[in-house]
Amino acid sequence: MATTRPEPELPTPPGRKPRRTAPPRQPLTQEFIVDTAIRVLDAEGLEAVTMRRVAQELGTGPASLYAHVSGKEELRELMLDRVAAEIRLPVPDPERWQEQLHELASEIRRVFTSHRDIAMVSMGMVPTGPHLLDVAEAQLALMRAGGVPKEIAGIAVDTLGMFLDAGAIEDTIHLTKAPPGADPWEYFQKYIGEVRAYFNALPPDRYPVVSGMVDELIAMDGEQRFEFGLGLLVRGIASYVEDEERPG
Amino acid sequence: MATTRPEPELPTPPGRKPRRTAPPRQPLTQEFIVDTAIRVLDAEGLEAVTMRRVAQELGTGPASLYAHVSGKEELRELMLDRVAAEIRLPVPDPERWQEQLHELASEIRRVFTSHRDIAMVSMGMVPTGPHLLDVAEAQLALMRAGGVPKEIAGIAVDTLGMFLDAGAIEDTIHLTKAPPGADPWEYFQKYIGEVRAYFNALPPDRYPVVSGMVDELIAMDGEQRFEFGLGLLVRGIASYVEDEERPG
DNA sequence: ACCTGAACACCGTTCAAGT
DNA sequence: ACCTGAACACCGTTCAAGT
Repeated sequence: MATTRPEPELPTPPGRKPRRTAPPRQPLTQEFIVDTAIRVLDAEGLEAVTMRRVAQELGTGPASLYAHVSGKEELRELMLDRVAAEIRLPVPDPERWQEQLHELASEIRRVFTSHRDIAMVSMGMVPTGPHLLDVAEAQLALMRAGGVPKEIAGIAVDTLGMFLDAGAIEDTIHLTKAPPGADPWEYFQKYIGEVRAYFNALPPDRYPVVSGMVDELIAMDGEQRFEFGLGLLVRGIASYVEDEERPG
Repeated sequence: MATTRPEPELPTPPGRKPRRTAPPRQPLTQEFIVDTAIRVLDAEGLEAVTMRRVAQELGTGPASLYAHVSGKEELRELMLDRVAAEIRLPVPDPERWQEQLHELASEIRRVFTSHRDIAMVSMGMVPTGPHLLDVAEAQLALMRAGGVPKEIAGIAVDTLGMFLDAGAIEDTIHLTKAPPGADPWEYFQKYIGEVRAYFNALPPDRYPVVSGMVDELIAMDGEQRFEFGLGLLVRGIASYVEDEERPG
């Protein structure tokens, strides 16, 4: 954007002490720190997002981050809120509130699972960030538009959140456990194979029911399981609609 | 049990080198290591259960544990399975399968929450330990006795597990976050108060629905939320019962 | 005000050496 | 076979010192 000519790369002039390491290109800022942390998250998972690692990625030491972020916990919550900003929110249409709630849940799941195990941060946390609150607002708006009573909607948004977090974690945990070099999908297939072999080798006299339905238990299509549970929850929530409160 | 007389505590004989530190009273064993780990878990939460901490509690160094346990991950799974052994399992009564499934879920929740945040270990893990398998077997036996098709029961046991894990984590996370000295309940009350104040201070133009139902959102009785979600799931599962398959 | 090096008090795991 | 000390390669956070 600036109109100054680009600086050519010159050798260090004689007698000039070179700086120890390359200085950070951008001045350190909370936004830039969160950007970097999310880059590490996407590449290597939540466990790799350490203060030291993020600092290193920024070409500085871990102590420098504490001027912009109170600690690791806050950094994680800022990351989650930034991810939540990616979630596309619906304009409520009272006629289709169940469909819209289902779609919104699928969208949340899509965004969460696209950022590895970020859902771990959400688990058991009260949503306080602006974008997380936008998402809660949208869910509640849909339910209220559909005539779900306040007391039910208040609990339901929590139950739905638990289900979404748990599902996203379950779907990405195998990524986390795969050794850093290996192809994640190949590793996953190998793991599933081992699980099937283990279940098939179980003593049928102690585990008769499990032994008789190994295939059904191993049918681990995360998408399918998600749709099943989500359907249960949305229909269940809908059963609490009080007709007098419903518009139209 | 042995009939030998108890050894009296004598002073170290002259010229005898005393052992560096008191030797472990029991010889190191996997069971004893897991016992100790669970003691640390109950006292201070899962995060405090480190190899070094458990070793220290046993009066030895961290390296000594690796003869009995392959690493931290295995220790955690052994802890979970030991906890699962505390869960009381029902004898299936096909007439009451829904009630029994509901009761079993409550029992699982009770045992999990009584061991701090142990549910974190269960999240996203395939149950392979003998007692965890007993619990899965019991859940599946109830559903099958009630006429739930195999494919549905296979997914439902997973959904139910996710819900139970997430709920147990949510209920114990505030314990984990309380500073080690403070009274956990007092800390929890203070935290809830802060959350209420925060929600009440939210701009109503951006969050109109949330702002209009702060009380309903803060009604954080974990037990109530659990019963709500569990009811939804159990009734939802029951809706898949095929009458032809049902006994009686 | 912002950044830094160094230090503190921790981690999980490995490995050669001992008994 | 089991146990150990020491080492390796990490953590999060603090703090006095620099600019």
